[in-house]
Amino acid sequence: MTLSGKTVERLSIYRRLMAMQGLSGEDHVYSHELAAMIGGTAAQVRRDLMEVGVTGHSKRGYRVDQMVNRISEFLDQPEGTDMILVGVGDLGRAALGFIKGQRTALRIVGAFDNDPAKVGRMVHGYRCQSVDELENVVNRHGIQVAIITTPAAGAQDVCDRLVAAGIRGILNFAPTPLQTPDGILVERIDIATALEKVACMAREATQPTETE
Amino acid sequence: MTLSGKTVERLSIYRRLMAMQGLSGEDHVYSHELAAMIGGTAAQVRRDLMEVGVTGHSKRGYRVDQMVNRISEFLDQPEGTDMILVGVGDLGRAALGFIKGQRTALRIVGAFDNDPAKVGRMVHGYRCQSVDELENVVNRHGIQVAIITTPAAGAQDVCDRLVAAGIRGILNFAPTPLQTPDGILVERIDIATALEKVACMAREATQPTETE
DNA sequence: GGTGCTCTGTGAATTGAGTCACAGATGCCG
DNA sequence: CGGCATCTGTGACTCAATTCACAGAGCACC
Repeated sequence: MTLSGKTVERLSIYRRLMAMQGLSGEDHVYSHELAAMIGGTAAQVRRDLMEVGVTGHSKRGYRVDQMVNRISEFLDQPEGTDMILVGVGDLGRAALGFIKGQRTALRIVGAFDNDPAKVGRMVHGYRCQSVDELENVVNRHGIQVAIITTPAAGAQDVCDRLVAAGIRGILNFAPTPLQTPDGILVERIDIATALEKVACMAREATQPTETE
Repeated sequence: MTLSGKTVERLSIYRRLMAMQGLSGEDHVYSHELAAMIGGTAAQVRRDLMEVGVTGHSKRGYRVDQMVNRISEFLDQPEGTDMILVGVGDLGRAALGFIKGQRTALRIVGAFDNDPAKVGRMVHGYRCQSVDELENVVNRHGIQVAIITTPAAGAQDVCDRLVAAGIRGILNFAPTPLQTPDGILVERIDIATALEKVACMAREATQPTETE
């Protein structure tokens, strides 16, 4: 059975929250507690957990450790996932930092940039390589997932090369949509759009003090 | 009439794409051309444009300049939107760079950090201030929108202060959900989740070579 | 050991986003 | 100037996601 993208997102959040919760000693949570944390409904939390087969207890809720483990079975590959990152700008550095920070099943096995000044430098513990090496590294390690943090201009080109080299999933931070053949999963994070969205919607949000 | 969040996102993308298109001399687009660019359907593009009252021509499609202007009327405030950013790490710098790069109606009027070593430094042309100044700046400029790029640990605290100071919209990059009272719009960009999502879904994505 | 409260698991109803499909419009070509 | 091809605008429909609402289960207290 395949989980929907939205469900995967929420599971990822549950897991992170519960990993923290576990540290603070709590060993059970109620669906409504989790719901309150993420700003959702209890029914949704229960349904998500049901989908991955996490089962709760009628009176105590869900066991935190069990939930974390079960979610991990669905989200992670047992051997971990190797990824590469292309574009070592501010955003690239931020993404590298993120991966390094969490002790997840994700590993960066290469960071690339086309700026000769950056090649060779260490960033968050990763050595920046020339984009010329892209295909080599992808092939050598059998990489399936890539992160694009280049400016808009270079993104499509990098994407094409990645796809040609056999990548199957791309996380695209460049502020432009990518053209890809079918079967390639592209997840997009568009900061420029997000900014405009908050700016736009915050304006209307509080306008009607009374909604009735 | 209020636009849905998803519609706003797409409009933002249409506008960006068309702004580039306009530079390259094209003065009309068809809905199916736009659709191909963003990987959507022509019907959806038409519906989005209809919602903001952009009207096309039966044989030539939509006028680029007119579309851009009309979308801008909906997305932008005529006088522009002032925003602040809290957390001048890699991500904060990236966001600042983004805003600076685009010539949008968005302005940063303050960048804050709690690290004394960063206070006073210039980042992408903005001077980093102490978080102690947060409330002052928000009140002085009547800021309504904020960007949180702090680590998870500090995010909720910053959020509470912002809300208390009168903020109405927040773009949250911290890898944790925020607790806010009703009427506050929170837009979330969760990089850790996005990473896990591609990693997870890319695995399944290409698995079935035949879908029938 | 029974009564009541509160939780989970889940079918059914609802909502909302997106797609289909076609009527109406317009230019073009012969 | 009529027929054709192609595009827009939009009501109707489809499908996925979410919420509702209730049956079933376990603890707790009397």
